[in-house]
Amino acid sequence: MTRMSETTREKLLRTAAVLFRQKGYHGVGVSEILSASGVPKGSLYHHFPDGKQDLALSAADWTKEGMLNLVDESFAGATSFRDGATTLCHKIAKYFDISGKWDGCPVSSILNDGPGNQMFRAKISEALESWIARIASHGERLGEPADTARTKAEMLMIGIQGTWALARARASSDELRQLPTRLYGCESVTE
Amino acid sequence: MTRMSETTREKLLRTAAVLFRQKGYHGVGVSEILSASGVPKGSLYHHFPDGKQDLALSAADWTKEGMLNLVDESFAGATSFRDGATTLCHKIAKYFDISGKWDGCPVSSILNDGPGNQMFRAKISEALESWIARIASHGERLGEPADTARTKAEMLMIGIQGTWALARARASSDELRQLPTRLYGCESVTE
DNA sequence: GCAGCACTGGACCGATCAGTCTAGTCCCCC
DNA sequence: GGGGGACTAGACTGATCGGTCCAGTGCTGC
Repeated sequence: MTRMSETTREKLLRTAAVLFRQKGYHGVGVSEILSASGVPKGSLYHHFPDGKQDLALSAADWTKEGMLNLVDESFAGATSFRDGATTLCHKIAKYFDISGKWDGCPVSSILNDGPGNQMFRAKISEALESWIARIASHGERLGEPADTARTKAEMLMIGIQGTWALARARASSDELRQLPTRLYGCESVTE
Repeated sequence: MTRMSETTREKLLRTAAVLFRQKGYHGVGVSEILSASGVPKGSLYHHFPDGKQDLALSAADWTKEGMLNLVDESFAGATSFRDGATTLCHKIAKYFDISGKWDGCPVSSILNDGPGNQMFRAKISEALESWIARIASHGERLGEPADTARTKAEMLMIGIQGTWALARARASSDELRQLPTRLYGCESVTE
């Protein structure tokens, strides 16, 4: 029961996250999410009583957590900030490739064009700040002073967001792979 | 006649550009654009026979040109690449402030969540590349070698796009004003 | 002053939207 | 084995969507 419901719920989250990334909040109809996930309407409103908004906010959370894991994985075996950042960029490039080279930033796409709703704005802010904070904490662990770590984390986030836009326009993940070089110069990858 | 029609047409473009930036392509209804601009439906389909898509693509063009002008203005009196880039960032910050601190990148917002349409993708790519090319040409004029100018232009564009995302999340244009310092260090503004 | 044209105004259309509601199914616990 | 809650299934609704259509308006050349 609980297991089954988890499956249905997660199927909805996964499907919704993918579709919202491709077309934005208003670009995806509830019926489209349902037919893509094979879940009937009643189930959606059972698991997400507030409907589409509820699902979108939950999908954003779900995606945010996934991204935090990606950050952790990238920095886990890193020997320097640059090393971790490079791995992260490559992982994101891969992520970009398998998602069809056109999807937007996972959380931004869901929320940027959502309802003028304050909750949506808060959520995207929360996601972005959590990523920055997580990256910064890895930076500190790798020996960077706190303020330097934070500055570097912000700059990396800016680079990723901006490069993602460029990568979309060019339908090429190479931009993301080149980001570490753009940011830190052309020395060897592991510094 | 022609004057009046220009006015109506431009009113539609302006209104559409603003609304699309706030809510994305699918987030804005045709009727909303009409009531906001005070233009009746018949006029829209007279000036933009292909309807919403037509209007959105035209609005994207219109916005792209405006942005190119902003680039030109910023670099017109610049004494160095950094100087021009700094002015540009400040102008964009101002632009960001007066538009309510939440609107997205003008062209991206219109097109990112548009129809899966190839035309939309081509348009956003065209806009981004035109900005990069224009910035690069100013860089060359200011003495940068061609490839350096291009690299710098791309990095500036990445920085602007990424910082814009951060600025939205924080509802603060300060991020944009600090971008030159992030990119080029903390020396004086005019280098 | 009227014929022709560019443009406006808005009623109207089918499709699709998000969301509601209730009947039914399934499984756990007693 | 049956009562009850979690969950599914999908018909249904009113609102709104983008788009069509045409009568009306006012200017322009004749």
